[in-house]
Amino acid sequence: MPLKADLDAIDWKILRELQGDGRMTNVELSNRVGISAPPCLRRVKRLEEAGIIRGYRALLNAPALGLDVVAFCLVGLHHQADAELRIFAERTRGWPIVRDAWMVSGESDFLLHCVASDLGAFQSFVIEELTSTPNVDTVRTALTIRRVKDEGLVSFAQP
Amino acid sequence: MPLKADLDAIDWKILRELQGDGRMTNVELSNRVGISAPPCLRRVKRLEEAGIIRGYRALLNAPALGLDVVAFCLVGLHHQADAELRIFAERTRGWPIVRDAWMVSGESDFLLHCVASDLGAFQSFVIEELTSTPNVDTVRTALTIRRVKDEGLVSFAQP
DNA sequence: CAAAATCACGCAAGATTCTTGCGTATTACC
DNA sequence: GGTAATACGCAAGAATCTTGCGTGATTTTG
Repeated sequence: MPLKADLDAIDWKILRELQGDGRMTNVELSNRVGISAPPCLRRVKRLEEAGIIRGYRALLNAPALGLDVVAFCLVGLHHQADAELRIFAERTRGWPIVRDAWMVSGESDFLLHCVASDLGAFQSFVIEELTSTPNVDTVRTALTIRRVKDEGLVSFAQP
Repeated sequence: MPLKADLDAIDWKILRELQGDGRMTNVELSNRVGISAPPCLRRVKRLEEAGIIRGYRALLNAPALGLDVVAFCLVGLHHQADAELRIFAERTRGWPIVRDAWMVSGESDFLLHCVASDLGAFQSFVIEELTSTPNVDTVRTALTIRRVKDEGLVSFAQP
């Protein structure tokens, strides 16, 4: 799996288009990027096999699904030895409220992106689960008010 | 667009499957959720039209694209009047380094999810753009070390 | 309680798309 | 200048999408 593959302008267009609409048909995609369907499909396959396209995901509407609370938690641990970090990382995978999690450097050690059906559920998670987890030192939470920007990974960088 | 639509078990399965692989063919999806292709497609269309499925997106591999720095910025403003919040929100949309942004409540006012090709680019952004933006008071950054969890919105809640 | 209405399913068929093989043109490299 | 490698586009068969229609189950209504 070659990293930093050499992508040409058409590859970047493909990435941008599929980021905007990951279910676009290959013929539509090929029209937009200006080549015919077969080579376009071959390029997409190659991008997938190279791991540049990691996958495709439907984007869901949280409030419409009854998930009214989106929040972030900044978690600081007492001990940051590798083993401790791994243990906490593994814990995050077991919490369904946590949807994404990042190990970070700075004032905190982890950033958790959380979704819950209501404030009570989120508070219960923070108090009963998170802060009572061994080795957790500090938890700072930020409730989201609204999403201000939501784009994919690329919309700009093109060689 | 009905919110909190009444979804049955099959709808939830569809959402989970499309979150795992948004490009799955409809016949494959219909097999997985246990109904035939036509009603399955009708359900997907309905979920899309109801706004429950907001769209589809290809997930890209940041390091493979030469984007080696992923970081979060917690931004506090001096003034949080509605107009000021809108102005800053609009700014975030103009910064290509910022990929997602949330307005939050708590110690900060905005959380920015940033991607840059290298540390220098990110630092330039923070120093030359972000902290020098009018009304910006505090900026705390957290560089990500690695992603520990990356799932969609739902994997659990089902009625 | 029964009749009607509504809803969602599955089958089938035409339209579209996917997918592969193949020939050709462009580019890179001796 | 010749050769190899690469990527394109065309064409055809396979797969999928998409729509209309009939049937059965559940709900609503009289």
